[in-house]
Amino acid sequence: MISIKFGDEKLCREARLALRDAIELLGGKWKICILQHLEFGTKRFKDLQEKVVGISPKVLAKELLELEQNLLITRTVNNTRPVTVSYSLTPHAYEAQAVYNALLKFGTQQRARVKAQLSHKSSSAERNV
Amino acid sequence: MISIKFGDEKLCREARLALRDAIELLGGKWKICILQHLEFGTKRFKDLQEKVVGISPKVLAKELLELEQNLLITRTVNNTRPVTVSYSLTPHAYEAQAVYNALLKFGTQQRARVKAQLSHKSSSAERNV
DNA sequence: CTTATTGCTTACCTTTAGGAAAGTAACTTT
DNA sequence: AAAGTTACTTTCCTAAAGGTAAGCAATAAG
Repeated sequence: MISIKFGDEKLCREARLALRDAIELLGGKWKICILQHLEFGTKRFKDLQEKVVGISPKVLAKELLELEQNLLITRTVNNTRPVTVSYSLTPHAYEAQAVYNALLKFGTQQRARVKAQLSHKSSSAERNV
Repeated sequence: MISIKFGDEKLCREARLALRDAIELLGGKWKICILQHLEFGTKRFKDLQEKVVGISPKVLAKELLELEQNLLITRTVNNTRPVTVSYSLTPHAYEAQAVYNALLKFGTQQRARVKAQLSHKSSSAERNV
């Protein structure tokens, strides 16, 4: 088990701040999802609105702005008949890839576990009828 | 760059659900922080309240309950004069370790980047005076 | 002139997260 | 009997996240 040590049980200040920053930036319902979709290549606003199922234009615009301000994506206005805007990942965004992978792995294990627990519970509930 | 493939740009349903579950369970202001503190060993409610700076007993109780229900921690009532309650990680919790590490790494890089950007901006702002 | 498309913005509202402060239950110490 | 400790719970409140619906600007096609 590899574990990062911070002296005597004390998370140093920088580490705590870094952790909070990361959670704030990538947390919430949509961020990781948006980044993941952009990983397949540049996407227009409309594309994202369709791919990221359930997101509203308002929220999408907000999330994209935050990601742009944090240098994870680039916004480009294209010279097309109805204006289109493209969003693509910056190299920095690929650093978030590890977070995505870890979350996906953890989430998958977690789902399997909870599913197993539920089926166990329902079978013991049957016995209680 | 290792990237998990989901066929033709389509996140399969299970993967999307797993991702959401993980974000819901580990997201928010306190969860990762609490797990990290428990990694140094069993802690009582009071200990956690002191170590996790700024958390209120109400929120701590809520977070601990959620973690327990998701099988990441164990709650034990001790036979002490004023009752004490111990919380410790289950083996499953160690699977969240990778998420923590990835977040910490990402957050650290992110902070460095944003810091650099700010100092650049302020120097160009000086030129605009 | 009307309608469509793209990329938003605005206004309004509901839900959720989380903070502050006080209280409670069980037990011990003084 | 009063006060302290631990582990909460309860109530009240605010701020932020997020949803719904509509509107708007620019342009083009019918």
